[in-house]
Amino acid sequence: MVDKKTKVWSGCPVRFGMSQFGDKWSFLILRDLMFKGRKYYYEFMEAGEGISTNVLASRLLDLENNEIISKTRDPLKGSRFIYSLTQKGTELLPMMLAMMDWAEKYDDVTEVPQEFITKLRSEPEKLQQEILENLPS
Amino acid sequence: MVDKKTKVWSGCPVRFGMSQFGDKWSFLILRDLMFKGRKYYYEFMEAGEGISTNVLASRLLDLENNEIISKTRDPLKGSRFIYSLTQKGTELLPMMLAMMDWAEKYDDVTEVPQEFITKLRSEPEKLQQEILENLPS
DNA sequence: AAATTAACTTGCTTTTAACAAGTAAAACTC
DNA sequence: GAGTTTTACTTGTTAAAAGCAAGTTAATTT
Repeated sequence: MVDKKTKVWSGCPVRFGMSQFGDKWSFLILRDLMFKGRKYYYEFMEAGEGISTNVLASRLLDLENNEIISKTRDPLKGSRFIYSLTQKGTELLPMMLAMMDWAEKYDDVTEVPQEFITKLRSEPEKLQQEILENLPS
Repeated sequence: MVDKKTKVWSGCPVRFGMSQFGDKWSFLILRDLMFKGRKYYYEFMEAGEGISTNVLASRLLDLENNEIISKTRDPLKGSRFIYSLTQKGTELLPMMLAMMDWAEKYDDVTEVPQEFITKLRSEPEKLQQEILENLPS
């Protein structure tokens, strides 16, 4: 769990965010869902970040319990599940984009394509719309 | 350290963000600096979140090493230090605001004042400017 | 029916966080 | 100016979480 222990964990929006997706792996899973087109367990595993399988399982379950992602059996192949963002999950996109904007500025080896970052800074609404339209629903 | 181990930790902006401030406590410290006017070690300790003193020390040092915050001796009282946001740190404000916007929507016990959230949604630029102007520099 | 794919779970080790106590430097207090 | 207080930590120990390796289960393909 991202945060299981703290007794009263309500009130502050930042605290709420942290309780819902506030760790490294959750952010990386969200990134995979939003920008990388990944949707299967094994794809998250193979993303190359080095997440442990038990931790991945735990994070996916947390995110699902928090209704940020949902899990459905793949109709084309019943041995696997499709993970996808809920509405609540897609609405984290602005936060992720703000973070990427910042990171691109301060990380000199960032791999964000220039056209992406240009669009992010000139027509953020449009970029966001395009990303949303390209998400599997 | 937020992330000390991963060998190659470059390229992706989300990964970069996580390596710089990617844990619960870092976010809460940033919140304190941005919105709560806290600047002393003991203020972070007393913020009521339950951070351990060794973890706080560690996070402050990480954030300082990452040049997101800076630390100076208080000229008025040399036994304490003033922690403040750098330019790099203040530029995380849009991300934090995006997160708060989201949280306010999904956390039904959020404590964000209505006027704050209204302004955030109607004149975000102006709100941001006001917050920046009120930060100690 | 046997082998493979996909998604986990379980058990163990290592790392990190939480908790409690102690130290050190500056600064007030008498 | 000596002793107490304030502030910011550090150190040591325990508890929790992450990382690692191997095993299990259900669906699917061969």
